Amino acid sequence: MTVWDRPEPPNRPVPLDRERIVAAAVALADEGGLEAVSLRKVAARLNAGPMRLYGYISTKQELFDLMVDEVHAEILPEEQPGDWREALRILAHRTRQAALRHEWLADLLGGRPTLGPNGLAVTEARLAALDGLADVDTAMRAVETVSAYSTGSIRREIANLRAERATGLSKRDWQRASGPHVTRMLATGRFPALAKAVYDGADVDAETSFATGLDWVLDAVAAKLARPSA
Amino acid sequence: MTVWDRPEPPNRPVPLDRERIVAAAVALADEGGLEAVSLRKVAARLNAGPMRLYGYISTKQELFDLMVDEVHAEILPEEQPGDWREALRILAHRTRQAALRHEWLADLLGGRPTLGPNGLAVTEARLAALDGLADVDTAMRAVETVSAYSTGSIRREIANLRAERATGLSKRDWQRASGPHVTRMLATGRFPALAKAVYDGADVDAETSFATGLDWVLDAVAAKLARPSA
DNA sequence: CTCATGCCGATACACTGTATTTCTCCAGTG
DNA sequence: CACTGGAGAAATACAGTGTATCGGCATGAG
Repeated sequence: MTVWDRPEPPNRPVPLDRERIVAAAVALADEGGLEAVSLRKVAARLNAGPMRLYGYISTKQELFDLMVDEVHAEILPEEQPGDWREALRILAHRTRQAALRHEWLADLLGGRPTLGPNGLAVTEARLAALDGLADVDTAMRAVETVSAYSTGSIRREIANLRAERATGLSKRDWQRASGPHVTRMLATGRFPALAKAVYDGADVDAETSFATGLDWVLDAVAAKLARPSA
Repeated sequence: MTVWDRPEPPNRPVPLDRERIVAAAVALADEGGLEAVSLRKVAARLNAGPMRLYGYISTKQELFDLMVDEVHAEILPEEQPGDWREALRILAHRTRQAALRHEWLADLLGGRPTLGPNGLAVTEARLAALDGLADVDTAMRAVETVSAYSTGSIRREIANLRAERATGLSKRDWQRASGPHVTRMLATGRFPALAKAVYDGADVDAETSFATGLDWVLDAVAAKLARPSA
């Protein structure tokens, strides 16, 4: 009996696990944004049928949750510096950098509570930075405030980045000359303060803008740490 | 020739405009969240075919943009108080209240630049509050920082609210006892600071949490206004 | 009255998330 | 070794999506 008489052995299904699934989804999102992530495409990338994924997740939202947690692993620094301020600053900047690597993160940031292991670890790191420097309530408020600023700022940065990319113009040029709508609106005179800001304001790059606002918020936290109950 | 011999006059198509379209979309979103908004359903609510909408918008994203701008009209207060701090505080709180009325706003906040007339008016109001109190760059930074905090904080609040609603539990109970996953994670001892915060922390209501963080950020702004270039 | 034009609705398409049904292979059992 | 459950993967199915295209009809101008 020759080889050709025998049928090929059946293709055993590719072994799967959440790690592989999430990696495929992240890759797709990195390439084409969140909307490029469909269960069919994720499965296809793994040589599996779409329905197989439902053994590992029970809804597409859960896949997104896993993706977010996966990226949070990149955010955690190897070691924490002793200085609370430096620790919080680094965590915020690493979050921003992660969002620049994975722009879709901006769409998900703050959208759901982050309860995955890595997400919890990041929260832990934030809280740990303030350990012993304030009562728990103050620490909680500080962490929430810094986090809120970070996600809000990152979302705006990515939103602007996409807008600029869509028009192919730099932020300044876009506002000043080529954004016909904005120009027309400013010309109405109904937005004097805004017009002044657009025309007279220096255009700072996004990173320093993020850093400056962050420093302000950290200043506020520092002030509260000095007087724990305020 | 009797009435019955004559056919009914053809139903003239319902007159449409963006206002009506946006109102229908907002109503749909208020009832069932953003995902309940489909062009077909919006059109159906207006007794029109889905394709009619493309005369007024050219993409679904644009409909979302219009919805966001519509809500920004609710955010603008009738009159601005003289105090810059009160003005910024009120704007932030009104944004939050709008998001509580229209929870879907949280999904959109910060997602795209707000270039509609009402969105620009809100930005104008924020900038105007600081007019004369700082150079344009400082004012810009201040407005951006406060806005970033607001959107980040609002998003988190709505996210938590939905999570609580999904489990039917209060935030405290959810974290403490019934969130088996969180409880188990905290029990591992890998998140000591977080565990302490969850177990020893007072649970403040969302509004005061928002207000407190906002005050901190405003404190930081106040400090920079004192010394314009810092 | 006729004709052209613009707009509206119907149809079509490619795709989505997910429920359900069908099939195929393997582990146990007699 | 033959057979039979049962598990788990695959195929199919369904209701819905955003949007491109097409066909016809009502209304304006001449």
